Amino acid sequence: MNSEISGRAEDYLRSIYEIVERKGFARVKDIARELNVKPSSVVEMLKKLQEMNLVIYEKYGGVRLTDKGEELAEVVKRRHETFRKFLELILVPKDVALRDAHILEHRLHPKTILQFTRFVEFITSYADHPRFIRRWLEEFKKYCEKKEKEKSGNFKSTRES
Amino acid sequence: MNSEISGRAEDYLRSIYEIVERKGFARVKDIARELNVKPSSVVEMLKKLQEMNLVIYEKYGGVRLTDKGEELAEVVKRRHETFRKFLELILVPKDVALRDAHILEHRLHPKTILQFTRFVEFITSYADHPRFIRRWLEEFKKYCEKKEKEKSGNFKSTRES
DNA sequence: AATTTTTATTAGACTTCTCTAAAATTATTA
DNA sequence: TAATAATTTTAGAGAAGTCTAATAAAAATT
Repeated sequence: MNSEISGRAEDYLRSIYEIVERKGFARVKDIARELNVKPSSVVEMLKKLQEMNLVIYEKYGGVRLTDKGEELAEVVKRRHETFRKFLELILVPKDVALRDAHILEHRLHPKTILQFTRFVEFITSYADHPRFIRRWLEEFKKYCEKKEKEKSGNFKSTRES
Repeated sequence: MNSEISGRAEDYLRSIYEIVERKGFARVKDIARELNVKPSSVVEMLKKLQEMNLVIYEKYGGVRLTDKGEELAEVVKRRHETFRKFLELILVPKDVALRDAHILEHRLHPKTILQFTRFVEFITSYADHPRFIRRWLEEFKKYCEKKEKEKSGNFKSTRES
């Protein structure tokens, strides 16, 4: 009845999708490690995902995504990539970007996601061509470097609000 | 012992801060309306916030922020503003931007928040000056308009992944 | 094949935030 | 001021996700 999927459930879906993608099948253990939870929590969630017809799994057996589950996982993954790329574009360090993309990817309005997507598209597709985008990116980088310097040379300032 | 504050608690803090700011004092009812929860939920949270020394409140009386609470609320509010501005910059409609800024503002790494902040600073402080930033914003706007047209003229396409 | 190790599952508890319904308090107004 | 209305509080329960500890099943090793 309730076709709402929780942010957490999306994490599980994406995780399963990615594990399957790179090693052919997903085990409870893998998912647990990837999401930093205990195996028992994974089993709980798998039951729920099965309820929702997003995965098929049998006790002690492997986990597969249904077509519906795979579709959804792909959407989630694309979203994730968008946010990861975006964060790297605004010069968030790679490891942090990866982590925080997970946080950004849930619960935003489709309009918002669309605009993030376009922004990233716009920048990346134009980045090697017109000078003004490249120049802009360089300018921003310089701006950040300047701020970094200010930070380290300056004791009494600049809380990271 | 645990000085971690939950995202939800931050919502309550910001809400109280803003209500006090515009009408001098906050009542349970106001907070409930602003956050779309029942008054009983507000009372629950107020108890927790008091535990953490972030608010002072007496039964059936008003709510005030402590110095610590106010400080934190201001940080949260600044963060919120940053995200709201950012979303409007990438042309998310105002109402959606307001809503989604709430979602963005929690749990991101300080580095990420810092970069968002700088990005917004960079764009807004340069926006009236150098041509290339203005040109860039205009270019992005055009890009979005083109995409909008494609969307409406096109039946079988462009799911909003 | 029997034993040990690894992995998966269940049961039950806990946390955080929420709700409803009923009771208590404060405010309004007749 | 007495009655009514609005607001706040409590008590108890529920949803979502997590955990630990015990148990079950599968896989690996001897």
